[in-house]
Amino acid sequence: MMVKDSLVPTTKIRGRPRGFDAGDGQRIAQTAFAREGYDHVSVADLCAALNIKPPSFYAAYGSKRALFDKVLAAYSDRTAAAYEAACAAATTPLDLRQRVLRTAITFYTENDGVGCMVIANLLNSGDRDLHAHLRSIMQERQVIMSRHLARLGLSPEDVQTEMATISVAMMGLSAAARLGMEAATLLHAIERLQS
Amino acid sequence: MMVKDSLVPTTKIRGRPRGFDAGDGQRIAQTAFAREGYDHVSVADLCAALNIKPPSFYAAYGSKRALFDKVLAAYSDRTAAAYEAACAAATTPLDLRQRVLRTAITFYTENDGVGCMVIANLLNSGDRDLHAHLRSIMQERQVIMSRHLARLGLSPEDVQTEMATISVAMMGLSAAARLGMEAATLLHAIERLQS
DNA sequence: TCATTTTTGTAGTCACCGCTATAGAATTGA
DNA sequence: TCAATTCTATAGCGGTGACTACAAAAATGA
Repeated sequence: MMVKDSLVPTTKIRGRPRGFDAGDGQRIAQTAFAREGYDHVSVADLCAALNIKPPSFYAAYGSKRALFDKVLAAYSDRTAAAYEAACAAATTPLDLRQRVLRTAITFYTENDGVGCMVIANLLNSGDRDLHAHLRSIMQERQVIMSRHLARLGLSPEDVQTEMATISVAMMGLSAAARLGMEAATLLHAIERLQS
Repeated sequence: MMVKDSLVPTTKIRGRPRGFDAGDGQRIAQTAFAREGYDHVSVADLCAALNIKPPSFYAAYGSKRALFDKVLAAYSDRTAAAYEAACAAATTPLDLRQRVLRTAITFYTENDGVGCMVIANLLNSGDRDLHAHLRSIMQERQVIMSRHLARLGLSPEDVQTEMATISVAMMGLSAAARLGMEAATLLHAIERLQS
C-alpha cells in the first residue's frame, strides 16, 4: 500500500520537464534589471541570457513585468529589512540618517554599482503602472522611517524635513553609484556634505 | 541698377516657405526632452506637438539626435554660465558649494521640476553615443569647478573629494526635483544635510 | 501502448521606433 | 508663363518591442 507523498517536494510532475532552472533565470534577470533598468532590458535579451525562447520565458514567468515585480519584491524585502534594522538601531535622528545612508551605500555599490532599484527605475521607466508601484514602495519606506524619526523625538514638521533630506541624499547616492562612484568615495562625499 | 542685399536678413528665399516656426519647434522639443528624457520622446510625439509630418521634421532638424543636441547645447551654455558665475562669486570652498547648489535648484525646479538635463539623460538614456556626449559635458563642468576650488585654496585631493560631494548633492537634487520635490523643500533639505 | 500533461521551437502577430523615397504644392527669378 | 527651388503629405522602409498560436517533443499515469 502506497502512501501519498503530496508533501514531498520531489513529487513526480507530469509533462515534459523544464529545460532550465527558473531560479537561475530570476537571478540573471535581477542583475540585468539592476544594471540596465526595466525599460532597457528586453525579453529577447533575457531569453538570450537564459538560452531559451520566448514561449519558455512566458510559460515560466508570465510576463516581463511579472518577472520584474518578483525581482523587485525580493530586492524590496531585502532592503526594507536592512533599513528597518538601521532605523531600529538609531539613537538620535542624526544617527538614523547616518545609519540609513551607510546602509544605502552598501546596497547601491553592489554588483559594480547599480544604485537603488526603486529610485533608478522611478527615474528611468516610462511605464506608468510601474511608476505607481515604485512610488508606493518608496512611500512605504518613508512612512516607516518617519515613524522612527518621530520615535526619536522629531516634531512632525521636522520629520518631514528630515525625510526630504534623507531622500535627497539617497537619490544622490543612487545616481552617483550608477555613474561609477565607488563606495569609499560616496562615504567621503556624504561625510563631507554633513560638515 | 540693383544692389545685392545678401547682408539683409529679409532676403527672399526661393521655394515653398516653411509652414511652421523652427524656433517654436525647438522650444517645444526642449520642454518635451526636459520632461520625458531623450529616449521617451519619439519623433512622432514631436511631430504631433508641432503639427507637422516626419519629412518636415527631418528637413528642419536633421534628426532626433541633432535636435536634442541643439537643445542640449542651449541648456548647457545657459547653465554653464550660471555655474561659472556662482563659482566666480564664491569666497571659500564651502561658499562655492552653497552657491552652486542654490543655482542648481533654480534650474532643476524650472518647468514644474525637470531636474538636470545632463544628469537625467545620463541616467536614463540607453544611447551610447549620447551617454558619452553627456559624460563629456559633465566632466567639463567638473574641471571648471575644480579649478575654482583649487583657486580657493583646496589641495588636489580635497578638490577631488569636494567635487564628489557637490556631484552627489547635485544628482540628489536633480532626482528629487524630477520626482516633484519643490524648490523650498530642496533648499531646506540641503541646508539640513549640511548641519 | 496510448492518452494526458507540460514544455519546447518555429514562426509569426501587431505596435511602435527612427527615418526616407516620391511626388505634389507653394514660392521666387527670369 | 515657366523653370528652379524648397517644403509638404502620403506611404512605407527595415528594425525592434512584448507577446502568442501551433504543433512537435518529452515526460507521466493507466
